[in-house]
Amino acid sequence: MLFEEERKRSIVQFVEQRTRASVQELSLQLGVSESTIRRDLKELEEARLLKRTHGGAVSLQSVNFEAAFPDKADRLLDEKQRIAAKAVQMIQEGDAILLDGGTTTLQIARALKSFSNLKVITNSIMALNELKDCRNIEVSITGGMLRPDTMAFVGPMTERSLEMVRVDKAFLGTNGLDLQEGITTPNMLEAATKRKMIAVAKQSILLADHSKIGQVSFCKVADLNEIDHCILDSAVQGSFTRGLEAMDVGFTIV
Amino acid sequence: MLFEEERKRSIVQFVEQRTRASVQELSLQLGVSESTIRRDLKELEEARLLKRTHGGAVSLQSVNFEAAFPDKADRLLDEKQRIAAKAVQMIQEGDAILLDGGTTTLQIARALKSFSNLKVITNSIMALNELKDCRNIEVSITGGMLRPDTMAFVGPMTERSLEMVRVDKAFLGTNGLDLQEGITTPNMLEAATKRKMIAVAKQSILLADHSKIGQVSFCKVADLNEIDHCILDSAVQGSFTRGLEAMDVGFTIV
DNA sequence: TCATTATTGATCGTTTGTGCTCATTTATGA
DNA sequence: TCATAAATGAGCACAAACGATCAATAATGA
Repeated sequence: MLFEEERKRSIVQFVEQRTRASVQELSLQLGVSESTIRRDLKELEEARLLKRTHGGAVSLQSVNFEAAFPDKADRLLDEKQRIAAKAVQMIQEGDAILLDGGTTTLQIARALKSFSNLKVITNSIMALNELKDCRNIEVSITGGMLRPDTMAFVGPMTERSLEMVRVDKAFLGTNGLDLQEGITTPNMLEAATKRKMIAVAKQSILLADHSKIGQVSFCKVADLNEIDHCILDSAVQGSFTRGLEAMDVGFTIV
Repeated sequence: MLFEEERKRSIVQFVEQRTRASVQELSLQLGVSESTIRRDLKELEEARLLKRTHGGAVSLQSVNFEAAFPDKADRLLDEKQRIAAKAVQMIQEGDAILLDGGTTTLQIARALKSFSNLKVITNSIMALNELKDCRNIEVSITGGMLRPDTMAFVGPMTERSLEMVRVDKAFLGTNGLDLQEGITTPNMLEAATKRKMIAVAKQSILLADHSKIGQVSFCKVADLNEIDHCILDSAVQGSFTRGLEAMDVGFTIV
């Protein structure tokens, strides 16, 4: 008969090895009752050594690759949705708006379907995908070269497309946001595209969760005072908001 | 029998791999009822791991614009593939080519992957979808408004994008092809886009299966003599080819 | 030895997952 | 446009799995 600790270790080993195990299997294998196995599994799950399922358990390793998938793995999804919700409040019926690529702006696209009269221009193929079935929203997309990681179009053709339009509001995402260095992104073409977006919008609204603040990326898009409004989540530092106030940049915290 | 977790992961994997899956397929593959698959799909959609459709699900990892109708439904697929194969023969390494929307030009995109140095510009999101993973092909897309039935971009923004480029060869599809009326399509914006394509290409190549010949649609794109070459299938009438000869338009029958 | 505590196994009411049916909705083709 | 077929979702029933509880057993210390 094994001691409790030994048994638990065996369970983890068994699950790791076969990536999965049922309660029955384990009960039989280790010569203890199913109740005991369930108790063990419960504790092992709390100790994050495996993941329980109905009927047994699976190894964490197999679960982890789920993190490779978009959105669900996005720990800041909740913040992004709140930011997007606030952004949507700023939109009025009849507006022409510009949606940048990125996951935060994608949340805006998702929330846009209830409008009945809207023109949307975007360089994000994900946003297009969300909106293409909406009869009451006129969706245009900029051309350009596809950046596979962001699923957004960038480059000279994108800028040329943007030159054709004037919009009421542009909603921009970013990688870095810093009081001194302003708005930065890792890609040169992307930076140029964002710059052009700011240029063709009457009002530029920057969306950023707290993970972006203080970050500085390779390419500068613009200084913070070129932006009309920022929407930030509540985890932002007071020093940053004071800086924004000093620069006279409007902001909303959600 | 798989646990619920494992099954869901399998579904996501399956959908990711094949970009789409039907409820039936999944039910059969995983050995559970269609009800269960539907329940799973519902939850997976809520978790944003895939997108449900009527009859199944599609991956949202990438650009998943489903074809207006599947290949199988295309009764002239064989002709179109032969026409596309001939078109590909006309392309040389290093060329910059322009691909129009439509199912025939889509077949060209599929056959293009073997080239190692090519620039492709297209207004077809289906073509983009085909080519986006090819490292050795630089793909750009024109902007514009999406026409849902052809999954191609049209409109002023498309034309503006096209103005930026000069290509060696443009491959155009059409709805109607007539000796007197020339090339015609049912949509005004589409016609304008095609005209612009002809304008920016050194050489314009028209692709048409025999079902298009003699058809006259609402909007004129161009006269036949503005085209440099036609690729037709073997079911074309002799009277038509004699007409082409008389107009001094080159053509190939496949 | 006895009392105490921890661990285990058995019981049982509850929850969960699954498949089936059927009315409703949705696509598709005439 | 309407008719038809397919797909869907809600509801129900059944079985498996679960968790709470309690009794039995084993380990521990006085």
